[in-house]
Amino acid sequence: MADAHQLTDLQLAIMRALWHRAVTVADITAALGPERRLAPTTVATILRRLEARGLVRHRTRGRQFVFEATVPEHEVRDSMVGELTDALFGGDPAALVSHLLTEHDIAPGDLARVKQLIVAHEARARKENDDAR
Amino acid sequence: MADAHQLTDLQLAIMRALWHRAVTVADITAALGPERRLAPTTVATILRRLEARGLVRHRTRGRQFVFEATVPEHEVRDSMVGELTDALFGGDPAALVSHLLTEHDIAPGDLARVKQLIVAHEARARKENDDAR
DNA sequence: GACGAAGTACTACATGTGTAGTATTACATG
DNA sequence: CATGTAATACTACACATGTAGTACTTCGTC
Repeated sequence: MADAHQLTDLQLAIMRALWHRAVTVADITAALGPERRLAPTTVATILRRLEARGLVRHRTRGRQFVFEATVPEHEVRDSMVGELTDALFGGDPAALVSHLLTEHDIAPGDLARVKQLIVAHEARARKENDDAR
Repeated sequence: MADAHQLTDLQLAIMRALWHRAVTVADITAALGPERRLAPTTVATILRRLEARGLVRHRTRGRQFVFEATVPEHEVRDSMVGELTDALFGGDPAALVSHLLTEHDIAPGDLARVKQLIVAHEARARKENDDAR
């Protein structure tokens, strides 16, 4: 589960567009925004390659292709974060968090949010535990 | 500061060897371990390319090259984590932590460690604050 | 001083990626 | 129905990467 989805920036941008329901080549090209002005054929090429990799699928509507992602966003995130954690922190997610805290100059507000997240997470875990017994 | 160091797996493995003080091509080839059995010329090629990118430097000792990293490990980590955070979480590190908590099935022990990290971090931040005033 | 071993330099090639031009097809409209 | 236009299919090319062979150099040893 969650095989190795290693996506580049551009590939991710296109997947993101798909996750946000941009479905035709024209839609996606537009969704990439004016900064990254790519020829529609370029976008089509990437889509074809993503489809070959199984991350995207399409069907036909009239003479247009309607694309859709075959993988949910959280799965891609999960696998990419996992790979980075493996590559840089020996697979230890806590080490990654530690890095974020010490190296990354997290804003105090973010710190508070993270703490809340942890508390909430603990509560949820405890609840599931209780439910289970 | 911390420009975009985007390293692949193999490049990282070699940098890691350098950070651990493997310095000659032979050292590094050995340090990569028996799983990843690469020809010394392969390792030398990667080193040359890394040097061209400015991540590695070498001087001569006798007829051997002595390599060393020009970038510290934490900087590479920082920039790679930063890029992933940008690419997947809109640059919000707290969102990355949140992902780790909810999606990644962090072990309870790790959770405790992370909490300790946060507490320690807060204490440190508070102290610096106090010192500053 | 010749020779082998160790080491580096140069070259090569397959694959993935970013990027897009050209060819082909088919729909809508005058 | 001719034709421009929009859409996809095919082809191309430069660059990075993983991988390594071959050629050249040099040092130690017989």
